[in-house]
Amino acid sequence: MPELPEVETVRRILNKSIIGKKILGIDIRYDKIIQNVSVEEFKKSLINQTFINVNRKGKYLICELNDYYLLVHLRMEGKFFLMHDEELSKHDHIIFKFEDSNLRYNDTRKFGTMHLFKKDIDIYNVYPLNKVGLEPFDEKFTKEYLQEKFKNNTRPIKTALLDQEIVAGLGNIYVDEVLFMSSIYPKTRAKDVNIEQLDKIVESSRIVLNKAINLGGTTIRSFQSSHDITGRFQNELLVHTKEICPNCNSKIDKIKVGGRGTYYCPVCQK
DNA sequence: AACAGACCCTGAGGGC
DNA sequence: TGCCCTCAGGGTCTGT
Repeated sequence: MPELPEVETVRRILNKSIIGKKILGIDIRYDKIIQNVSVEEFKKSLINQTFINVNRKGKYLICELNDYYLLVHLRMEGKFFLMHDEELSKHDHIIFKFEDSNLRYNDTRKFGTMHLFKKDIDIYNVYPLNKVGLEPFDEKFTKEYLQEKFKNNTRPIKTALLDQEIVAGLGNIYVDEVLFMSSIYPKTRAKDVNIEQLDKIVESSRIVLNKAINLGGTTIRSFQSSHDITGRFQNELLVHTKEICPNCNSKIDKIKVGGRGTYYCPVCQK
């Protein structure tokens, strides 16, 4: 499940492998991935466009081409593979054909999305990127920022931290890790989290995400001409999917918060 | 306005 | 062996 570190890993790999490649043809085998334009317009626009750069905001990949931006959200299981003549998988939904290879968007659960925009608009000011809040690495992401956002927020802190309009890039796994490192009970109302704890959230978010990026994400099969890249961060998880607390050896509890499976230590996280 | 729940979709895993 | 059921999950949409 791609979160910010996984998306960043995919971004870096894409930047090494598809820059300068020109799209000569596109096959679309599942239409619903394409969001804001018709399938015909999507194809017509992107043919003969060359990939110039791949950027990222939160969990969105921003592919820059000559005249367009292509936004990709991988959601749960979206992946890219750079391939040659290999047989297509039933989960390859969109194929960008280059002269000597092809880039396949593969997505088992079909939750991923693509948006296409002409370059003459400010994509950061239109949907969906205008709904993406600060990343934990942003210098404006501070305890004061969270205090302002949470002051009237009665939702559980876990749910509030998963809100991409407030914090961009944290998903279910990393929020559990952040709350564990900050010693905060996931169901605490966001407005009741004190300023010292908010400071810990800011600090922990940066530590967890940086570490995960450096290890190539959690477990992502994403890329590179049929080779899988397996992130190593899953070996570093402290609480998510764990049974015993690494701090106090208590049994880790699994509960539901806002409909999401949530792991926490009932002794360390009050 | 703010929040809860349904929904999208498939494969994995449990029960029988 | 195989069928049926339930569940997971990010983000959006709908309903309260």
